[in-house]
Amino acid sequence: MTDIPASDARARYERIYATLRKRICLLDYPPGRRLREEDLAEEFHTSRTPIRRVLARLEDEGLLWSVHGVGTIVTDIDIEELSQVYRLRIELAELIGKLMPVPPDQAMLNELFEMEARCAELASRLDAREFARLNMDFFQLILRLTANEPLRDISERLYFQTTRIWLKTASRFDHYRDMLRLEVESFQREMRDVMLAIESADLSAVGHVRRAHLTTSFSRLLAEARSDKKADIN
Amino acid sequence: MTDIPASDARARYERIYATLRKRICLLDYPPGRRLREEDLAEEFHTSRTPIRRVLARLEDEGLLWSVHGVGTIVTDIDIEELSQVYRLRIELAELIGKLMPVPPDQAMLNELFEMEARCAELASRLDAREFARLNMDFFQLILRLTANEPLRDISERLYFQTTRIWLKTASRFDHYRDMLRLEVESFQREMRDVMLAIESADLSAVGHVRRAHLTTSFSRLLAEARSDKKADIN
DNA sequence: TAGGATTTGTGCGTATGTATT
DNA sequence: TAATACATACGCACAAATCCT
Repeated sequence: MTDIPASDARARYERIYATLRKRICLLDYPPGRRLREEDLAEEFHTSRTPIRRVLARLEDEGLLWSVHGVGTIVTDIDIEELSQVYRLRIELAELIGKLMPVPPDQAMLNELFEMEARCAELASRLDAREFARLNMDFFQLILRLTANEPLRDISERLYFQTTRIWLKTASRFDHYRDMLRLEVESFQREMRDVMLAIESADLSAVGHVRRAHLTTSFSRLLAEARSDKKADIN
Repeated sequence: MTDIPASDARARYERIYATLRKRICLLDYPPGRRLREEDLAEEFHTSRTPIRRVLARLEDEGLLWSVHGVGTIVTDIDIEELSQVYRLRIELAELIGKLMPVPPDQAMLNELFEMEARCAELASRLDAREFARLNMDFFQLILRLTANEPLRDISERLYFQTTRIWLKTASRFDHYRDMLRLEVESFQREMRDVMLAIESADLSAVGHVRRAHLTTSFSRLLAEARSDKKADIN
C-alpha cells in the first residue's frame, strides 16, 4: 500500500508494522496476548526504540494496548462494538467503486484467477488460517480498484480492525468446520460475482456486490456469536 | 474526542498531540516549517522521547514529515491532491446523519446558539484565524451527532487533513477579505440550515445540508486556487 | 502489608544522514 | 571534494508502575 520508502529505517518500520499487524489478525497473537518489547527487538535484530514506534502505531489503530508496568497487550474484540465498524465498512465498500475507479489491468485479472484457484482448493481442504490469508489478499486487491488514496487507507485500517473477529468466533465452535465451509462457499460466490462485475467493466457493480456480501456475512457472524453467547448461559 | 485517559502519561500525550495538530491547522506552523524536537521538549517540560511519539503520530496522519538528518517538516498541501480527501469527506458527511444518529441534548443546542453568535460577530469583524477556529469547533460539535465512533475518528482525521488549505489559499490573496466575507456568509447559512434540520429532528437532513455546503465550499475553493495559479503565470 | 520481579515510560549520549560552505 | 554544523534515529540505563508472593 505504501510507496517505495525513502530510507532503510522507514522500510524496516513498515516491514515490522505489517508483520505484527498480520500476526495479530491471523491470531498468531490472540487477544490478550502480551508482547514484550525486548523479545520483538531481539527477533527483528534491533533495539526497543524502533519496536516501540511500531507498537505505538498499532496502539493508535486499536490493535494493541500498552499499560505502564504491565505490558503491551493485544486488544480483545467484541462483536457488538465492531458492528459499528462493519456498518461503516459496508458504506465504504460501495464507495470503492464510485470514487476514482481504476479499470483493472491484466496483471490484476491474473491475480484474481489465482485467488479463485486458491479458493477452490480451500473449499476442499478447509483451512481457517489459509482462508483468512486469502480473504486478506483479496481485500487488498479490491482496494486497487480505486485511486482515492484516503479511501484506500481508511478501508484497509477498518478491515484490519474487524477481520480477526471471524477467526476468533469460529475457533470457539465445535462445529467450526461447518461454519468455515459455509464461509468459504459464500466467499467463493463473492469472488465470482466480483469477477463478473469486473468483466462487465462496471466497477460500481463491484461495490454493490461487496456491500451485499459484507452485509450477509456480518449478519451471519452476528447470529453465530449470539447463539454462542446463549449457549454459554446454558 | 477521547475518553478520560488512563494515565498521566497518556493524558499528556493526547494534550501535546491536540496542541500541535491545532497549531498546524491554524497555520501557526505553516507548511514547510521545521519543528525541532528539542524546542518542543523544552516547551512542554519533558524530554525528546514523548515528543517523538507525538510527532510520529502526526507523521502517520500526513501532517508532518520527518527526514533523518534534516528535520521534522510540516507537510505542504496541494488542492488537487486534497480533492480526493474532499470527495470522501462529502460522502462521510452524509453518513454522520445515517449511522447511529444521536438526538442533540440541550447543552449541544446551547453550544450551537453560542457558535451562531460568534459567527454573527465574525461577519462584521472578519478574522480569518477566528473563522478557522469556529469552523473547527462547529465540526467537532457535528461529530457528536453520531455515536458511530470509527466514523467520528475518521471524519475528524480527514477534517484535519484538509482544513488548512482554506487558510493557506486565502492568505495568498490580495482580496482575501472578500473571500473571507463570502466564506463566513456561506458558513452562516450552513449553520442556520443545520440548526433548522436539527430542530425538525431530522438528522439525515443535517447530513444532506452539510454535504451540499461542503460541495459548494470545495468547488469555490478549487476555482479560487486555479485562478490563483493562472495569475502566477501572468 | 511489604518487597522483589518484571515491564513499559523517560532521558540522554551517540550514530547516522543531510545540507551548506 | 572535504569539512563542518545540525537534526533525526538509535541504543541503553534508569525511573515508575504493576503484579505476585
